[in-house]
Amino acid sequence: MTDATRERILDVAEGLFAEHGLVNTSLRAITSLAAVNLAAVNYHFGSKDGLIREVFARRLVTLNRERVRRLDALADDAPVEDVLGAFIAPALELNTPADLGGQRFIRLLGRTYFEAAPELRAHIHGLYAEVFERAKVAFARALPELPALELYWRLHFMLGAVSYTMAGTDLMQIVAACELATQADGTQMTQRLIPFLAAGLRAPLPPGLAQRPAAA
Amino acid sequence: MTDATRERILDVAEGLFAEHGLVNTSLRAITSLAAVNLAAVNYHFGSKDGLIREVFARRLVTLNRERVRRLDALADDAPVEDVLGAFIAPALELNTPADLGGQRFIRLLGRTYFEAAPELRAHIHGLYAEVFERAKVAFARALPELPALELYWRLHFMLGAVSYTMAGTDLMQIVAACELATQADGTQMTQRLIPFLAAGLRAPLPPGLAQRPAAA
DNA sequence: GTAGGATTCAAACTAGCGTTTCAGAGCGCC
DNA sequence: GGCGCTCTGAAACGCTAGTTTGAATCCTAC
Repeated sequence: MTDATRERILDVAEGLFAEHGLVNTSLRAITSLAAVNLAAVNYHFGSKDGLIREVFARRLVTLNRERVRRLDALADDAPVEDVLGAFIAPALELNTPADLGGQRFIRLLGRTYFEAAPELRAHIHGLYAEVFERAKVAFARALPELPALELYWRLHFMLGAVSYTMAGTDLMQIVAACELATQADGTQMTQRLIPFLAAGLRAPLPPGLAQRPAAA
Repeated sequence: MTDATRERILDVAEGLFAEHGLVNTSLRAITSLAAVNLAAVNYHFGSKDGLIREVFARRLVTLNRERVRRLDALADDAPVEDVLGAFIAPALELNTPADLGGQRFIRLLGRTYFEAAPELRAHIHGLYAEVFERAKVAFARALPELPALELYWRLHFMLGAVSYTMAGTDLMQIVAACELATQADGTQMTQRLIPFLAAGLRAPLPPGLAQRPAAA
């Protein structure tokens, strides 16, 4: 048997973490909602940090494996749109009404980019290292005319837009008088993000800055 | 006398909040670093929440007044770049080596977009309402061909990129093998952000989505 | 059927948090 | 000088957090 208690704790924790944040979610809230004993967390995961790491690892490993697969499948002359798709789509497509768990996890992932404790950050970084390495190469190949420094910053901006979208933090609700925010699902979001980001990545170089030439 | 204790608490709190987040910063850490008594916070600000609100209000009021000023000064046919400049520059330009306080505040501001407790969120929203109202109008005027729904999402993406940049969360440090991240100052950041975001906002419409026509 | 490891349980422990209390120090003013 | 007010100080309160404990229970293997 696959230890129902473990799974129930992970599911509930994922949801509460996504909704209230990591530090604002107590083990007592998790265990009482999961209808398990308080001590079960420390028994199965060692500590709260252990639980958090497991919540991330459980989904992130398969998610990033899929990203690497799609990045590796790209043609040598793939346009930026395709590189963006390989990087973004696997994450956002978890956000479907069908998969409530995946939906919550995406929110959690977006939030954690920012909330992040120093050591948890390191753990997640480890899970991301391979994906980023491949993505960096793919973007550089798709944007050969862009100086390295400029590429660095533009990928930075891209990550911001993606993370923010995943976090679902609707600061925008003030802006939108109407109720436009019908929480579009992941594939719609991807279809909107890619043209926006591709255009940004391909934008003309900023005029004012002295461009350091790419390493000879 | 301008109450040195109050100011010292605000300065130290701003720095610690920016570095460790709101919930992970205790009043004891603040007061001991500021070399004031623990009770001083509750005396001067009523509560920790009161302190947090004051930390934000102190800088945000003047910052957003400046944004409104610049937005109002725009010509009717101002290009997106200028609208972006009016919205982004006042914030990022606080991030100069000269003003350490402003620099920390910008990081704090970026983080808080995400960390945000429900009620604090409301307070900050209140401080932002006017700026967003003006910005929304200005962007709509600069991008007349964009459907309302599409504009909504693109402004959402824009906010993500800006917030992430302000937060200084360098998930990217994995990507950049070299030490490119020489923490460019605010004006450089603005010069890089504007071409990227302007191109994104002006991007062709996503093909797959059935565009809801703008309200007749 | 029973021994023994794996799991659950209620309860307590320690630590840190925000907050409160109340005594007293500093100081201007009639 | 003494009243009144603002502010500071040390200590404690109540609460919640993560963690630990040791007995009770379940379940499998012989």
